[in-house]
Amino acid sequence: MLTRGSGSTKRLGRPRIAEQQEPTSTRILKVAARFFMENGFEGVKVEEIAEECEVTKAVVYYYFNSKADLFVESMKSTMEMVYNSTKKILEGNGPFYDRLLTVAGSRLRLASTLDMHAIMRGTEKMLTDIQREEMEQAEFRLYELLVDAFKRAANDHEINNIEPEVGAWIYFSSLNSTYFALQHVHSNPQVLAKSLLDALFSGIGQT
Amino acid sequence: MLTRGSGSTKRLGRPRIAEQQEPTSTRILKVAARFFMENGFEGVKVEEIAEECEVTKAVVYYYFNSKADLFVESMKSTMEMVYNSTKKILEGNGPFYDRLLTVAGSRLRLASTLDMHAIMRGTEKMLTDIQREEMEQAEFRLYELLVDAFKRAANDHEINNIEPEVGAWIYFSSLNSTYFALQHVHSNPQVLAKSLLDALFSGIGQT
Amino acid sequence: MLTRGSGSTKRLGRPRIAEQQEPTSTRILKVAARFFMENGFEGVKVEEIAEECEVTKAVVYYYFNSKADLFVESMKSTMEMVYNSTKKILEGNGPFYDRLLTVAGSRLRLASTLDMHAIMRGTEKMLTDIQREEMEQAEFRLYELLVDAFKRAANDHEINNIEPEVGAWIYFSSLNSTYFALQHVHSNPQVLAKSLLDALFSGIGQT
Amino acid sequence: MLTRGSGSTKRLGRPRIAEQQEPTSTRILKVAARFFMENGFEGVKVEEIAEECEVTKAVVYYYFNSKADLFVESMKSTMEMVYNSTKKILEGNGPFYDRLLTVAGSRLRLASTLDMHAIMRGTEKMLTDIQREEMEQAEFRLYELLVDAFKRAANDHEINNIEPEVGAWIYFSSLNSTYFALQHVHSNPQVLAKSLLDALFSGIGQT
DNA sequence: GATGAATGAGACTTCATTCAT
DNA sequence: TATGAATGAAGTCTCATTCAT
Repeated sequence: MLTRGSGSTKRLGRPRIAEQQEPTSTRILKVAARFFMENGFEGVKVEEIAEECEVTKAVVYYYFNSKADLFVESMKSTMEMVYNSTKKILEGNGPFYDRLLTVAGSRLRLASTLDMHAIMRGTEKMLTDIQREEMEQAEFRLYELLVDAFKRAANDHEINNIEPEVGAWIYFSSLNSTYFALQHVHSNPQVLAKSLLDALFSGIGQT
Repeated sequence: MLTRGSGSTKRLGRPRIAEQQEPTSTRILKVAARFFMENGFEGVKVEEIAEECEVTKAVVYYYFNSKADLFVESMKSTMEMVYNSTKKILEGNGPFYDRLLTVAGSRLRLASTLDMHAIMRGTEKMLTDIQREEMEQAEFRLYELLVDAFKRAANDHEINNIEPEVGAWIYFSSLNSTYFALQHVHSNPQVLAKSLLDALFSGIGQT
Repeated sequence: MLTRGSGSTKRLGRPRIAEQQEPTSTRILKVAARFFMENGFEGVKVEEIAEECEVTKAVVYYYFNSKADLFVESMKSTMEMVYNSTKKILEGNGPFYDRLLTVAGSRLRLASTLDMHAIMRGTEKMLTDIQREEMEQAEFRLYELLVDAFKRAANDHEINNIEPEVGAWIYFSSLNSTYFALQHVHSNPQVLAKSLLDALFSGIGQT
Repeated sequence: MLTRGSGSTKRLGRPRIAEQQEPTSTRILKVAARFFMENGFEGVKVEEIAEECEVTKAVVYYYFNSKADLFVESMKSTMEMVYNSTKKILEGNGPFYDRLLTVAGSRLRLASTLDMHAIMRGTEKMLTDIQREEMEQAEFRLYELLVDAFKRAANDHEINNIEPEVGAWIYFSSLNSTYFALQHVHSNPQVLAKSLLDALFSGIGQT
């Protein structure tokens, strides 16, 4: 086996092929998340995931008990990542407007929805109640993060005293229709994010 | 109540007409639309649709060439209906706010998404390019209706000069996440619709 | 109803539409025979036959009890016709060569096989033993007609004393591969028939 | 004897290898060819082939994309084999008569037709144009082999100067009506083959 | 005579899942 | 770890057949 340098110190620059390979299970998880977000649970075949990872189906089952498991794990870990990065941004400094803009920008770059209800279409019979609950919970936590941020912003008089749940919902659902907006509103994510924020902040009513 | 097959000896052929009011094909179309909107293409079995219509699978195929066809037809006719009713409301008199409120109210009462991109998840291989195009077109026409309404409202100084495409998008996508909002924001459609409109008109920014 | 001239005397020239229509059952029989000969039992749908006759499937079942019945009837009547016309020709005067040539010419113009074994492929479970027997019998009678003619010709010293069964078989099977021969040997039926007869009579061996 | 599932608890997955000699895919190919030649495309169910191979339907689809594919593959490989063995015999030494006799003998022992046009009855809608073309081509190549042999034999003065295409056709079509001839002419393949050759060489005409 | 609407059995095909190696 | 070969359940679709009108 080709090991060079036995320590944990990573070389700078592009890693060699051997080193850059993440563990198979991680690769599967990432590919699965991407596929599931794009095509929903029923729209993805285990074989497709395996192929994209350049392994066989059986390998997927070596690491995950079932397609449902893989689905739940992959979506949970994705939501976790998004949750963490969103949280970090929202807790940062700077005007609320800017922070929402940053969040929007990074979400729009994903170019695939995180709408759990859409992703989970048709999983009623495949997932246990607990699994479904967990996934909806993951989505809800993300939403709550926004609600909290809106509340704090209102407290700090950064935004007016609109219902924070409603503000968060509108913002949240807009970010979930990324695909449509990039196609029909503005194809540039940055421009789109800015337009969204401006409209959201100024409102559409005559003053 | 209409119970079928009281024994195991169901005769073939056309049953006595009974009190059937609606043509079977219409019934199938409606049931299919409801199911597809709730569970997506892959999440619905033809047999389920047939069962709900109290006919056999073969009847569905008597009226529609394939599941894909039924899918397209049912969604197109649903979009058509929504389009017409939305158009009627938007072209009515009264303040723009009120008209948007009415549209929102009726859409929220549907309690299922019209988000084509979400509904069509995983249909890439089942639908022809033309079919996909048609369905996306149907969604786009609905969106354009809103954009036009926003433009006219701006012309009439009913709303400020925000980008109409952006305003329509935000409004549009909020209406498509009905399910989430009714569960987590306000369970009453009327209240929810009003909250949405208020937030949209006043904006969240400090004035 | 449009009846003109009540007797049975038929007018000369092209009959009027109404008059020229043969009874529906006859039309069905003819179309069925043509389709079955071209595509075999399983390769033909009752619906196709009905369509070609410009009636509905149910009409076919009004006249015939089942697809198998229609198959048997149509093939039997076709074989009957071919049998009769072949018999007439073979019993005529003139040299044996000429009579075989005439038979060959008329068969080649059919441009579809009468090979019962081929046509009946896959009917084991659909036809009763009696039905199958009848059909094979029909083919065999046609073959016997040839054998008899060969025997008589040998008696009359019109042909040499080859085994008549073998001569009939070769002639018979050549006529059944019409399709192939017209495509690859000679596209003109008359020429093809003559070539066949010449080869058959002279033989290929050096004398 | 290899009995499967002694109870109702058949385990999933790959069974212990046992004494399987031939690869499963080869076995399927052979069985399929036999069945298709005997019953035509529509007359054979995938399940039957699987059963005869003592595997499940799914295994057949593991090796072949569709029934049509299996059909084409199996027939092509059969034609290939027949082509090769025929070619070998025809290119051998000895009198032309003897070589044709050997070919006839081996073909008659197959006891099932190779008449592509007959086998392909009713496959118009199931096969692509290319697939149909390939199969007809396979038949044509076999025919050409005969034509060439007839031509060479004529050159070598082994046969008279009859049209080689016609001679090949007659010989070819006789070999394709094996089933009929064994039943009605001579039940012994060797005898039948000899009769065919004799009639073919001497011709039926008076000299 | 003729038809439209319906049925049921069965065919083809897909796919998650398993297991010997 | 990894895989190729296999399974069974289920889903889509077809088609001969029936029957009230």
